[in-house]
Amino acid sequence: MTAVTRSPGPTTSVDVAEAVRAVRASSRRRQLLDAAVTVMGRTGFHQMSMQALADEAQVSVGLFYKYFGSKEDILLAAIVDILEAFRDQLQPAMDLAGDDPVLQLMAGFRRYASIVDENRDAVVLTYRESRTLDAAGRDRIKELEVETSAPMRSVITAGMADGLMNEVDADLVVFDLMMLAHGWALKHWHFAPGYELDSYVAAQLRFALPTLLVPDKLDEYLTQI
Amino acid sequence: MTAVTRSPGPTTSVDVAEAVRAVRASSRRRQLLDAAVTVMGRTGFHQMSMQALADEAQVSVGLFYKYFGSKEDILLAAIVDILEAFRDQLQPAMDLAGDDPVLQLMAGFRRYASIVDENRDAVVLTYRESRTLDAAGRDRIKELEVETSAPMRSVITAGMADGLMNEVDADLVVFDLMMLAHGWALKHWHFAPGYELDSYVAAQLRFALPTLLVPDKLDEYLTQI
DNA sequence: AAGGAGTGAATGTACGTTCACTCATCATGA
DNA sequence: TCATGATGAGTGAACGTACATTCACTCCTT
Repeated sequence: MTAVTRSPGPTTSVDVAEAVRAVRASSRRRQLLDAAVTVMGRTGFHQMSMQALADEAQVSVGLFYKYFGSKEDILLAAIVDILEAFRDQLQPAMDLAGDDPVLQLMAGFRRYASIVDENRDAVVLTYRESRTLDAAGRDRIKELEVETSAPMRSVITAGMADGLMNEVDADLVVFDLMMLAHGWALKHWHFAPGYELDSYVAAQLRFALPTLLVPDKLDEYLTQI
Repeated sequence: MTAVTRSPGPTTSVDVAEAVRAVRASSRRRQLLDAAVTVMGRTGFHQMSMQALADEAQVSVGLFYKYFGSKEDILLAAIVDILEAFRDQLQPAMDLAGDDPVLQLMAGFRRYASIVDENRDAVVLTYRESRTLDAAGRDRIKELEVETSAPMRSVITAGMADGLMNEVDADLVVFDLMMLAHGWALKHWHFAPGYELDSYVAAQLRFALPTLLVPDKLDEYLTQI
């Protein structure tokens, strides 16, 4: 803001102090959330006592209540946090892939899967604990999931318009792709021995692309996986 | 057993009484399990109090402890129950489809999805509450899931050997198919407005088959969906 | 010395589990 | 045919515990 200058007046120094406080607060919040995701990944939301949570974060129980209204608030925040990561990181990653809808879709799926990989506990959490939330929280989650699906859906629509892709149900395909990416977290116990993230992504792309691409374009893209 | 005759001796009548008791017990057990799945579908395992469970089943709290060792036992029983349904019903349904591996696979997927449909609450339960169980329970579940996947995997292997299907990673494809079927329960809030079970199954088969089938056989089977 | 970050023992409550009890059923002997 | 006693299914109030939440307090930082 222009109010921040080299010779701080009284108003400005209040702003700065407040900004510093806000930064500190939000990094604390992040720390507490990370601890929560870790413990919930280990034991589940209901099994997690506030004491265990405090121990993991190396703070006191009471501090959590300065940052979150209740235990359930922590859960909602953790879930919303991961879903916002999907929503916010997908479009940029796809933009980097250029103009080709197929390459954009591949980049989107790859990025989506790598976010899953980096947040396996949190992804599993969204499946495990959604129903624990109240109706408002659940609606929030559904809304975020639909928002997240938008970039991939529109790129499929574009691909069909360009004659690169077959006529498919774009909405179904996108949700399928998201579920297959979630599978990396949900069925990690099954896939992890045989796959790395990269090879999992490649295998799923080889699974999904033949349906999507018109026959004479297929090989061209399959070789790029 | 040959001991059961028209002129019941003492031993026989004991057997009969015991058999009657066993039948009654197992139907009670089923009733209690059904009530449990209903309540857990509504509120989740942890939110479900034993009192709420007893109310739903219209019995007393104490009775549950005659049939299950603990609350967690009920959860395990409910999950194992649905997974055994998958395991036991899949192969017979596929056998009915004749010798063609592709038709067998289609029949298997269709049956799998319809079991999902009939047990949506229970399927969601397997995702939500698996981690609630102890290690032994979780291992039991993983084992059942792998067993369930066997018939579809072997039919894909057969299809590849017959030259009907492309060379694919059979294990990955089967788990994908199972996840997509689970999607009918997990993402029912999203799909139910636009799909019936039948159209969902048809759409997913149209999604999966192009990858699986060799090009010159594809149309032949797609028209049969 | 003021303000806010951080603490953790105390509180109230919700709930899983138990167990002493009731009641229905039914084989047996009179 | 009827009384009798044994068996075990079914009950639900009472118990103990675990744990989310609070709040009066301390201790830095500026």
